[in-house]
Amino acid sequence: MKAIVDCNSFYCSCERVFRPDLAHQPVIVLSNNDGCIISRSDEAKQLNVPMAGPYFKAKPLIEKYGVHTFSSNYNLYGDMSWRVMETLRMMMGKENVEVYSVDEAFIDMNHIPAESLHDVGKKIKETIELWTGIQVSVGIAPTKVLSKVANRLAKKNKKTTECVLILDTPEKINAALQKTKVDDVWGVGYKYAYKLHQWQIDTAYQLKNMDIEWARKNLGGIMGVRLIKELCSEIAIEMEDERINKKIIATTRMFGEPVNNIKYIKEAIATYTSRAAEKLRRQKSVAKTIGIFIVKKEESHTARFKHGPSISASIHLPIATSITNELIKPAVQLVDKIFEKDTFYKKAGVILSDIVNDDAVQGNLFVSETTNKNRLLMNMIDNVNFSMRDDVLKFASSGTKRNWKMRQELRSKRYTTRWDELYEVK
DNA sequence: TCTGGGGTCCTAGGACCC
DNA sequence: TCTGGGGTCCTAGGACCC
Repeated sequence: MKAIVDCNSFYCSCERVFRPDLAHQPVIVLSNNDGCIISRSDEAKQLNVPMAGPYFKAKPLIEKYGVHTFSSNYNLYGDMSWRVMETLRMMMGKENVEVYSVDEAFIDMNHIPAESLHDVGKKIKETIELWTGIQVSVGIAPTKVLSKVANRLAKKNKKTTECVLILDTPEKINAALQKTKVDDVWGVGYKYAYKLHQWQIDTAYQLKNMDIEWARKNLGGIMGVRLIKELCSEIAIEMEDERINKKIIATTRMFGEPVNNIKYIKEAIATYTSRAAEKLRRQKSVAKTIGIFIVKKEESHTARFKHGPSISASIHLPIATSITNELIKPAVQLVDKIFEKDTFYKKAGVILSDIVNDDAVQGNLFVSETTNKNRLLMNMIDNVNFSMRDDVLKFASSGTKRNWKMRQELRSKRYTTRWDELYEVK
């Protein structure tokens, strides 16, 4: 059996840990740039504040009901996430925990006897809540896809399930699948849901009973096959070893306002490159390819929001590197290649790929003195910036004023990573 | 003039996730 | 007026090779 442990309204819960006065109040958290709503407390859901909807559109509703609103504070969420995952690892054994996202982890439960599954699920929930202040839901079932179904129902029926639900018999599984729309199945997105409804397949139960070969043809090949198998309690998506290293590393941002000055675009690209290089060094890797993209500001207003066209360019570096200045130079040159005069841009990004381990780089007998100096410099910068969880030290090419920087007007304090923002007990 | 079949590698793009 | 950011995997198609 497999469990998925999923934090309830994670970002909102993090904010509430340090604002106990908001315990039963409607709370929402906004994306970067205060663009859309990315986390809602139950109370906010009940007020029909839309998920992933643009903030400005929901603003009247938010103001009317006095919904407490926060800009995203990733320093805080990252740190809280680490606490939750550490708790799980301590309780269930490191080797049984697969961190799946900032607020979710799969757990291999094969070593737990069937009759204890429920107690263990409950214990997990209670311990995390006690140690971190974060509420979680636990879904347990034979496969990952089914455990997600269980988790969703646990969360939806908090009163009856107390946030822990086990699907361990065919009867329970079928009943759960009948209550679940295909749209809500893990692995069915917007496009497939639309297709499925056209074929009159509306519930997860109906999907489960579809033919495997049909799925191969119509639901993205091997992905569709796995999905059906998992719904039929056959393991097709295994537990994964903790992924240590990312295969690509990206840093991308919207600008606070559209930008048509190439100088600012270059500053932004330099800044994102520094951040991406930092992530690269943290996992002790180097990259052989660097790409950038910029997105034009777009005029048309279709029913469904779409970004404007994105223009990209990339180059293979002669030698894989993680040294910031060696990456910034080509990145900024790429801007010259794709920037069009008199055009407004609203977003830019840097993508590092072809990532390999630091020690896999071919040793060069003639590594120059400067390379070594650069490494030491990088180390020093990383240490300072990491301890502050912010870029206190940066390269001049990143600009100092940063007119293009994103808006973040409603951010809470970085309670857990800054001394001067510690929580005060009066 | 006629012009095969099988393989690999790479890239772009689509689908999905949170 | 204002719509996030960071990932994964898979597939199709082109280039190239013998």
